[in-house]
Amino acid sequence: MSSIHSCEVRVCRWNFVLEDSNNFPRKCTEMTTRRTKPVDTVKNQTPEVHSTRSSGRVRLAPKRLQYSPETREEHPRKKQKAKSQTEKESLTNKLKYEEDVENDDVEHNSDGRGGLSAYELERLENIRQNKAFLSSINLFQATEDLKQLTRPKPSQRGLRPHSSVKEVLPPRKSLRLQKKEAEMLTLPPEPRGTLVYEQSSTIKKPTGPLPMNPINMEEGFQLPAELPELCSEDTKERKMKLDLKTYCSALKSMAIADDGVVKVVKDRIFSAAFHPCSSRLLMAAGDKWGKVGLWNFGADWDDDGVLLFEPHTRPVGCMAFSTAHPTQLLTLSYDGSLRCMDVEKAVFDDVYDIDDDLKTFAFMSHDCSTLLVGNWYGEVAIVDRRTPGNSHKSLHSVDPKTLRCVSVHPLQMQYFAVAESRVVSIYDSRSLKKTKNCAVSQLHGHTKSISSAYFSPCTGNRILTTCMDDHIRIYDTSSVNTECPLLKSIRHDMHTGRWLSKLSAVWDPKKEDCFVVGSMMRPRRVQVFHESGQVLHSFMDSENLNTVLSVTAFHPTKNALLGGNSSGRLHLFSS
DNA sequence: ACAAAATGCGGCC
DNA sequence: TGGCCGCCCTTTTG
Repeated sequence: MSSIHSCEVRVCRWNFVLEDSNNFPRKCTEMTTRRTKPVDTVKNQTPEVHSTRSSGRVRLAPKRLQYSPETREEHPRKKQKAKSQTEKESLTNKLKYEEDVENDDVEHNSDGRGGLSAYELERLENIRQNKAFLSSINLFQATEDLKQLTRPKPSQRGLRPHSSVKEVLPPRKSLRLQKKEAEMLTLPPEPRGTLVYEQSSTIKKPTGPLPMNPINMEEGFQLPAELPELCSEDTKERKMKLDLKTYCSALKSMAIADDGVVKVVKDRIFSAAFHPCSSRLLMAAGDKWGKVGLWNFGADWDDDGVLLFEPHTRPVGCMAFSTAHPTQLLTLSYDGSLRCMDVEKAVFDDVYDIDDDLKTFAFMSHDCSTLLVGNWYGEVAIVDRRTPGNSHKSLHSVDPKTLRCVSVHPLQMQYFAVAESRVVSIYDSRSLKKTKNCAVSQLHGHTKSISSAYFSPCTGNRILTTCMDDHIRIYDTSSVNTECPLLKSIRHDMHTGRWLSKLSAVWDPKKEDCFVVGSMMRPRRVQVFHESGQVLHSFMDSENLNTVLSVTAFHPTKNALLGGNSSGRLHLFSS
């Protein structure tokens, strides 16, 4: 019994907060996870132990704690439910009465008033008025519309939801049946600070090339021959000068195809990219658990053309196909590794590996051999992939605080922009020191942290930023090393909350002055803006687009757009 | 059908 | 600067 007793003691040190400052009941997720300082009022209660898990954590029946019969207080949500229930009932009754009135289905008496008292007549009059009111506000239409709003089932294409094999456990026999004495069990110590998770899931993959074995296919699966062929296709960039009108009509011609929503990775998408080839649409996406999915739209291999790999163990924060060697996809992960998938060699090669959390990277030369890699703490490394070994790492402390994004000037590649907490700084890589670097220019005006900052794709004359202060900004960087004035500031809701990736506005590589960004607006949509702030197009689709697409990217040459959501599904818009 | 859980993170004090 | 607060978004699981 002593172990149970210790359970109670431990449990009583937690105080479950059920209401927020607005007196709204908090979600139970928070109810069961939030712990605050000891509170005397709960100390002497004996909470009901609901269940214990293998982790040794104890779960309570929280409702009993706060809304016990003693307090005679109902759970607020229950109350609300009960209220709406009565509302519903009275409405149904009212409707029934109406029917009765309409059908003249009321008992009549001989006195000409149908034998009804003044009160009942008044009631019938009320019913008539209610009916007139209800039809005037189109209530019945509204209920129909509401029914329509219920979300359709997400696409079941791509990775199958239940592909994991259940572990077969040896048969168990209780100690009592074995006629043995009960063991004295002790609870593990309460975790301190952040929870400690199983090492195995957060440990990095071993260094050295990892073979490209798709984890969604049978063992010994050979990569489709189509893949290296596609990837080595000539992808010479065609810089088209599109006028705005043509561009807009191209946007309007794009839509999600019937089979254009596919589960490409298992978990929430952190990064995604289009392969530059034009004969097919080939996409890659990286998720929260280090998985990388390749999706060849319309391919006939299993899982609707999806191959799933596992080159990392933590979120794949950034990825890009090499424009110089399109058989290569570079993937960077928070686990501190940067790898290069090569479909010709069928491996994920090591590019950079460090005991820090990496955040982002960008190509720093046209041949894609030099990379600019940034970690979370404001340090950048210039990595030359042609130089083997560790000597090619050079860390420069740019800002000791935070780093969210790096972007290299497309023409003058010595200049790069770094989004550092509340300012974007532009540095010259030729004059970088170990510490305390001076920016050649800075972009001011952000009042909260900046999620991303990108040079415009063709000239580098603009920088597009996305900031947590709910604004997208465009700066004029045509003279990088002097002043860079703010051109436009566009309001955009960036409140994605806990379970979604952050939004980022990204340029269309085909169009110097247009960009795309996901949106929180309902119905769900993806918006394309002109740098003037004008919304050129909103992609909406009640059938196929019902979630927030946090990660978006345009195809470098074709009329195609991808959007990734938090369930690992890619959405393909094309014409 | 429904409820609860799910391996943050930026902002602010 | 450490730690608390509040997102209210989506999907999976039981």
